Amino acid sequence: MPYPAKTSSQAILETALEILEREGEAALSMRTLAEKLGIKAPSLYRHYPSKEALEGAMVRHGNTLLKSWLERAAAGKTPLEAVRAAAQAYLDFTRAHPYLYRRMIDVRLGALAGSTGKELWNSVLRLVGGVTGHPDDTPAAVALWAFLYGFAELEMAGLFGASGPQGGFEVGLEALLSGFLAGRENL
Amino acid sequence: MPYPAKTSSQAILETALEILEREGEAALSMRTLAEKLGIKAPSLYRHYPSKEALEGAMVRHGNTLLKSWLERAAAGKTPLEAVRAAAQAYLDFTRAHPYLYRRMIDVRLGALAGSTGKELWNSVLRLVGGVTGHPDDTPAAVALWAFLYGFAELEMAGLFGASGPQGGFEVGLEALLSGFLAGRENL
DNA sequence: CCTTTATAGCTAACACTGTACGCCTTGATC
DNA sequence: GATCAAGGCGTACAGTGTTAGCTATAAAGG
Repeated sequence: MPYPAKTSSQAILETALEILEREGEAALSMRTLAEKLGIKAPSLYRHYPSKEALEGAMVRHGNTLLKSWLERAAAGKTPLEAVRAAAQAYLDFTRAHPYLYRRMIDVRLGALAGSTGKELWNSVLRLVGGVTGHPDDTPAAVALWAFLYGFAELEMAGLFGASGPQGGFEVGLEALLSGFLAGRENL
Repeated sequence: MPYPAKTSSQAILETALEILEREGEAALSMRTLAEKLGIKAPSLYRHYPSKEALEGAMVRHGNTLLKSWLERAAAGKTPLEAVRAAAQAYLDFTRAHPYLYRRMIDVRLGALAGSTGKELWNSVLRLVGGVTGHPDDTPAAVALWAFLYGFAELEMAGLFGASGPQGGFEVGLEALLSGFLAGRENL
């Protein structure tokens, strides 16, 4: 490792995340990022082959972070309560990290998420499976995931306005959960 | 109206929609758009004050189009069947116009949608209200809308992969609908 | 100890982007 | 026929991601 390296892939990633979360996606350019690191923009390309690759790393970071939020929220609870807590944690995450979250769900970057996306998905599958009975209940997990995903985005888009969602989150979540339990008897 | 106008706001909007739907959002630049119209880029600013304003017009067009899809699908059906049909129409719309749809749900452009967004929302409120009984059942409409929204985006993001959603759409939709009907007796 | 080599910085530049300014041509209006 | 405004135009600016080629340095090899 020659030349006194002023930065590293890790430091670049952290600084990029910081800019994104604090000033939004429009503020994250290769030049401003480099400046904050004390280097020039082209030097970034020694660490990431493209801006898209860097964004991929940010998405991977976000995925593992969200997964940890979900699992921490669900830990030590009954299956049903675990899903409720994880759903709330999901929403909390989107509120705490709106810009990062928006990057995470960017269609363009989905392919760059690698295994972290699958791991996040497996977390959801496990949580939902605990409620429905089968461990790989894809349809139920898809339904819950879609609802959370959509609700978060509607909220961020400001669709609810000043009056708020008016309990739409609870209504939808409970409807889905009771649908998952229909026919089976868990608690 | 002086000078033989080579184009119009309407023609610009239509051409922009055409480029967007056929070549994606990356291909829609002011210069390529102008070229396709036989004019130069700065001339576009005689008709729209900014690219964002043009995108706003595209979103408004998309909103009214989607609204018409939903209402056409629901026409002449029982309330419950109307919601099912509209939900399917929503999904069909996102598949038929993926790039336009993505622009429509862009957080940044929500404020530019004007009344068309509200009208679309009122359509959904009416449809859902027909099932739940109260005409302004915001929580129920929020829940359904969130689910549709999220499902469409997950599908576009390719999350389901080759195996597809495996019935997640039907599972979620029916769970929500029976949740809406819980306590009330309609059909 | 000296030479080689790979790394991580640099400058300069390219091809884009959206957009602002000022000019000019033209058709309609008084 | 003079006036006026609309809708073109060329030029230019600041910004973007990115590439090519150069250079300084620290580590590795003989």
